[in-house]
Amino acid sequence: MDISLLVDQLNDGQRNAVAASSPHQLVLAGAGSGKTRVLVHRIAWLLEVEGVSPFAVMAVTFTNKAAKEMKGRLEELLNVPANGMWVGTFHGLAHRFLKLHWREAGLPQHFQILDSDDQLRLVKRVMRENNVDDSRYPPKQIQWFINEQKDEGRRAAHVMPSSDPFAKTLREVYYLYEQICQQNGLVDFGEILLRAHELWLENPDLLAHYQQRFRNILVDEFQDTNNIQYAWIRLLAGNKVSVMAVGDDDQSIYGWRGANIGNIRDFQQDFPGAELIKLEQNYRSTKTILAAANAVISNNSGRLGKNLFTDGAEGEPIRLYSAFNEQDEARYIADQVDNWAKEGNARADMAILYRSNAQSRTLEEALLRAGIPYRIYGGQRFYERLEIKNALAYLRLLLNRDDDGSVERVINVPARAIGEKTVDILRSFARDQGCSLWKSCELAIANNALPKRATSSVQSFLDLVDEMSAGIEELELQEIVSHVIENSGLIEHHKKEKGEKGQARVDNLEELVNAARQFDADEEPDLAEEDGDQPLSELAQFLDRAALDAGDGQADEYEDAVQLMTLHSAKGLEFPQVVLAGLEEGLFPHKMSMDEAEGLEEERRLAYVGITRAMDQLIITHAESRRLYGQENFSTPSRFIREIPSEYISEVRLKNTVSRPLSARPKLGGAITTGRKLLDDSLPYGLGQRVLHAMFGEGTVVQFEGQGNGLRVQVNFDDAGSKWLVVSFAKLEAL
DNA sequence: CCTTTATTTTTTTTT
DNA sequence: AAAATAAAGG
Repeated sequence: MDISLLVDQLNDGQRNAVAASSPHQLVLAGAGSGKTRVLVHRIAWLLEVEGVSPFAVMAVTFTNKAAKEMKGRLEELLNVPANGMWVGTFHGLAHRFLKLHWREAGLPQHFQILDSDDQLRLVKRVMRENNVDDSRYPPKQIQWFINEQKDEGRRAAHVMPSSDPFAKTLREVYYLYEQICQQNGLVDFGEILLRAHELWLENPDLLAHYQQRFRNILVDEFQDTNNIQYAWIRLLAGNKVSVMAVGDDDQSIYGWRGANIGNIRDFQQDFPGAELIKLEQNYRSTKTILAAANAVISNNSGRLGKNLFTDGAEGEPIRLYSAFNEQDEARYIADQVDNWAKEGNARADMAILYRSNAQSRTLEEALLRAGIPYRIYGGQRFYERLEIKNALAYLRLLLNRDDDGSVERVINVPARAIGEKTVDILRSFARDQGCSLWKSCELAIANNALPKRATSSVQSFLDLVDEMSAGIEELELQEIVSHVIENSGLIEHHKKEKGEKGQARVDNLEELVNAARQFDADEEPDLAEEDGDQPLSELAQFLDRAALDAGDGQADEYEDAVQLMTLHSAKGLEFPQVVLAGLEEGLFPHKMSMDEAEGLEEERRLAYVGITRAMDQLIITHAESRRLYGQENFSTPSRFIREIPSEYISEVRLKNTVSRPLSARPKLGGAITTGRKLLDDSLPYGLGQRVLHAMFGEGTVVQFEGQGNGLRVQVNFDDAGSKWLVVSFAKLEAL
């Protein structure tokens, strides 16, 4: 390959990174500065110029999307398949190591991956079996706690013992959960990383082997690494492997998942000789868009400091539309998509981004009404759907009857008269005998431990699974899947469901057959062989991937459709035209994060990510009233709008065809003379109204929620900070 | 034991 | 408002 091809069209910073000869590199890459390009070219450089073997390079990304993109671009550049290369997500790669070295990791060869739904179920089960009150200890919170600990690399034994009964329970449940997982060979997302880390720690020879093997490690989205991920990389790198970390502190948006921006700061200390390279030229957005993004992010403190600039055009001003409610907002956005397509653009070049998945429904409805094709990423994931998980559970049972989770899941789906009571008996039987649920079914029948009716039901379940598994070795993967969804009765079961829901589920099941057909086992390098184990069956590999992959690359990828997604999943992508919807205080920045400075700054980085997705045109919308959780809420425009200098914004005038009800217009600063609903409830305060509270002193009303006796207002007190108050209790005095 | 109906809870972002 | 859960009815 011609070396000039690799570096010719790069700017100085990019070239420095691609051709770096320093021991390690920390690349601070601003949004749109050609980060992926640098990574891909760097790998090509290593292979083609430095003669590094493709198997001595490891590239880690965060999302499957990013990994896929990187593989694709590598193949394009190098003209060779990137299959066997170590390119993948942290979870994907760690899983690969665990599969290879399951013995050293202390796992059964066919360990199961739990997704968060499975994990929650298991937590609930552990709590039930140990009589932990789930009203005092919400299972979700315990799950959250466990994941938090794992992200920090702590096992239950490492959690500081505490005299606080609450903390004590958390620790105990974590411990019990750990035990169950170990006994049954279950591994959750956090465990994958934690185990992979321990794999290095406890097997120095193995670690040495890999440190020898790998010459270069590249980490994408470095600002989003959590402590366990960083520790894992550091361990693997040792003092032999060269590491290139690429990231942008302004785009760190996964703090809630344990991501630690501090890792960027520590990198230069932890990797001596690390060269700092900044990529500050943006090739993506217009001057206007970039200026807006810079203005917003400049409100954050403690940034590493970067100065993004562009040689691009000035571009159109940012359009701002104030809708009176979320319906109006959605309608406006649908119109915009329509116009965009009518101007001859591809709809796929336009994206609608929002803060929370719940917002997608209204948008979807409006697009549907307007007959505009759309594609939603995220939200309910394909492989997490109920019907799909049921089908997967049957498939798992074909391979392993002792998979208790799967037995529990489908023993009575479709309904075959095995109720909670019967399952309880089976469970206690299994516990007494120390065997799996499947075996306890057999034993219970043999010993006549069940009522007559239940016996025949359980027998028919056992027979069904046995029948389905007969002769599957002869079948292709998709034939097995289709065989199972037909014969398990799942199709019939969901067809009976009323409404469109049933049909949608049947469609999804059929889509699963499709996914199986497209599943290319060659893409998953066969790991077992290296270790002399039985190679994994195609089905086993398919099931493993279902757990790690969201499966959002499925349906209608080829239709020209607008892209809908959350801001989080938009990271790393770019679109000529971008709509940021729902920029309202309380929604974005989200209510849950806006009371603390740290949370608010992360929200702001999220806004920065959103703005910088746009190449040519950015549209921002907000609604003055929005139905959320069944209640009408009024809110003020997001502070992030105000942080954009007004010279970059042009407010869209309302079309006079849309008659907006006067009733829904609370005005900033005025006493409340608006809002019929509010008047009826005789609300004495308006947005911006100064009020006096007996305890907290003076403050300003900034937001409403609810109505009647449940009406609450958010008041920013001059001294006491921001509080939500229930109007009927708070005795606020208007000033 | 299954299905229907009433009640309660949940409302951020994801590998 | 929708989903999950609990309780009642068949």
